[in-house]
Amino acid sequence: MTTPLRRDAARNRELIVVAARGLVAEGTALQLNDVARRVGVGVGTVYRHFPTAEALLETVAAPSLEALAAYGEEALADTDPWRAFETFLMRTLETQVTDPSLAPVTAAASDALTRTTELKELLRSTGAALLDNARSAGAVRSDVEQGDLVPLMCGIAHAVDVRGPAPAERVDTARRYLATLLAGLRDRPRPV
Amino acid sequence: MTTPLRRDAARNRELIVVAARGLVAEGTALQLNDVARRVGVGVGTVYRHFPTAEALLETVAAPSLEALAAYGEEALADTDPWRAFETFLMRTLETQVTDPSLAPVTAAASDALTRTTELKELLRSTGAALLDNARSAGAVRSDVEQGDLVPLMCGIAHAVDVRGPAPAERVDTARRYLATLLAGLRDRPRPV
Amino acid sequence: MTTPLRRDAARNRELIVVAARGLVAEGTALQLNDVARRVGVGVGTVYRHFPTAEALLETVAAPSLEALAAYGEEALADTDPWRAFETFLMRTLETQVTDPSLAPVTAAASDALTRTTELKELLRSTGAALLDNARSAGAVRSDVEQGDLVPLMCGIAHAVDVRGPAPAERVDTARRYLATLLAGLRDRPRPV
Amino acid sequence: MTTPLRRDAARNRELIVVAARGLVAEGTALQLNDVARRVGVGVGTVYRHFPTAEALLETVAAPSLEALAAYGEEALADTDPWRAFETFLMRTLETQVTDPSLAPVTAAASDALTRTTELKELLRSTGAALLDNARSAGAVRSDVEQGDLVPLMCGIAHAVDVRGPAPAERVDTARRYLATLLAGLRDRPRPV
DNA sequence: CATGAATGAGCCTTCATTCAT
DNA sequence: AATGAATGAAGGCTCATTCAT
Repeated sequence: MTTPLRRDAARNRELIVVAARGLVAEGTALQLNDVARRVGVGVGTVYRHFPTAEALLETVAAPSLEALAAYGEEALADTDPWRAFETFLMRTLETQVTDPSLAPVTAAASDALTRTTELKELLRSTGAALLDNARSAGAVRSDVEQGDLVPLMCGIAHAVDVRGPAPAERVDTARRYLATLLAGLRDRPRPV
Repeated sequence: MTTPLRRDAARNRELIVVAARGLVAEGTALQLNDVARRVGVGVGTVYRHFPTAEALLETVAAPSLEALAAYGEEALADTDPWRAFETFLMRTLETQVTDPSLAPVTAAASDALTRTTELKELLRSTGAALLDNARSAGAVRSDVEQGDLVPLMCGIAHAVDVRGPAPAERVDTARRYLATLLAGLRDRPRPV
Repeated sequence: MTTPLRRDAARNRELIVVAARGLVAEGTALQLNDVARRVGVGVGTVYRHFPTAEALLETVAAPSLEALAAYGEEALADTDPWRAFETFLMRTLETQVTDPSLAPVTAAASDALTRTTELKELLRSTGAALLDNARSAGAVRSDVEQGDLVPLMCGIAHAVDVRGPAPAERVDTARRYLATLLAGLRDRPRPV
Repeated sequence: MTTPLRRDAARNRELIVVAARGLVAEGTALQLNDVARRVGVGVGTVYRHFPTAEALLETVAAPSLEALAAYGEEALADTDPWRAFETFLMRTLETQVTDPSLAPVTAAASDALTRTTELKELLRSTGAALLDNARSAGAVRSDVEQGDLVPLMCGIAHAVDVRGPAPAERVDTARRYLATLLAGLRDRPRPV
């Protein structure tokens, strides 16, 4: 389909992605000129590979998205619907809280790369299916819908960001928040 | 301490805040030049009243913060600790989801105005007290701490943003999300 | 209507126009950065006064257009319709061949300044009226229409450009070409 | 002299010229990268065949120039000097108004290809001869010189461009303009 | 011969902030 | 106090040309 890249071009491309990941990790907004300087290539080279900053960012985020999608497959095969649901969300959240390129890509309304759109849609529908399964098994409150999953995950990730630095505790914090939310999702008669 | 403003200066100040509120509502990042043009005054005037965009933004957000603080007082007087806690959070969230100036101010690590810092601290401690009361009354899971309240509220507000447009449903969505979280916060024996 | 400019601003504006005129005269395409450097002001200053290169170019061309418009009034008052027509075209052409900012502005399909549009329209209709008068007086071939006047003037000006450098002879050359064209416009029985 | 091209190279060359003609027809300024993409070859290939955009453009224009040159031979053989002159100019103009590669090549002061220079010179001298013949036959005003022919043709072509779109009418418009100019060129006593 | 990735100067434009008026 | 013109660094992007593969 696509012509395989020349060796050197492929190397540059990879260097660019790596540099971009570094910049994102530093909290810098992606600037193609920065990336170029960082890698030591001309701006044009960066633009050739990634026509926009969004395209680059999505490329940076891609591995995480792919990994989540793969994990989604596994989760769908799990025989315990609640556990499947729970661990999938947990995995999603851990990734989002760990890979800073994910949040903006997930929250974006439109995508630069079609693969991104595919993956986002895949994750959305996987989550939806897992939610449905859990619900059918009678374990989920009825007032959370499929469309709420992504927002809620983004919300928790954001809560972790607001909570403050301490990168070491980010995953723990995320787990606590998710645990609380999931406890709230479990369907039980409201105590009077 | 502060000399009272000349009548016209006071009026300008107020117009500036109003215009800023309008711009924030439109989703525009606050630009002091924009504000000036909108009001019909020179940029210099805006800078005189508000040395930075943050100062202006915090001024825009102030009424909401004050209102919440006032409500916090009431809540502390409530005899039902869980209800007090619940309604305080609900109020906070409704405000945050309704007044777009609030999110950035709340999430900011440092403030431009000392009054902002005071108010944020006040709200934080009010929340903390309400949480403690609810906990003492035996109604709250132990793994949520005082320092989690603000992040969680910001998180839910962000979830509502990600959820998408439809301004009309923002409050409803926020309520649903908070209800779920609160359900998870209530301390109950985990069903086996 | 428009607030009169501050003295220094007005001076800058004028300097900018002068520099632009110089650049146009040198055959350089107008670049706002160039202009700024030339004048010794920041780019922003140029952009403040002229949002686009077109706006600046039209401002450079304006005096010539205004002068032509004024001359058009005189021509309309002339009692000899053919002479009026002839001298108006001649004046137009002399200007166009002398002021290098004119050609691009005249040929442009759309304008940046409304004043430019007004002036162009004025000149067009003046030319049209003079043509009609000459025709009514029985002196003009019928196969040249109102809409042909501007193109023909641009055409002759371009012919002068193609003819080559020698700025000194530009007006003479233009006169010769126009004279020939006008000779062709005079209505006479075609010799068999 | 020149080694004949390898079959595939020759084919590439031809494809490049065709693509370039297409781009010129679309009004795009010739960009060698565009051409390459269009043809599906590397830029390097285009550069190998045509060191500059001018060289390519002149190659695109060549057939028209050759055709005009050929027609010039015919015209020189015509027994009616005025008709010869008239039809030659008409033919030139039709071509220029029809083939968009011609105008820039004709108007250029210097050429990239020696063949272009030869052809332009040939056309110039053919025109000059036809003008002289017509003049000798007593039919042409004295104030138009040999060196004016090319500029005037370019001028009329430009007038047609300024006149506006409507590709269908370009030739008609050009004919009208040339007819008027020629009428003016015919030598006759100026009516008093 | 062909390829097309890489280059990087250079143009465009915005905007936060200052300061002369 | 108010004004708003000026600043100019900074970022965005294009494109003609070269040269390693």
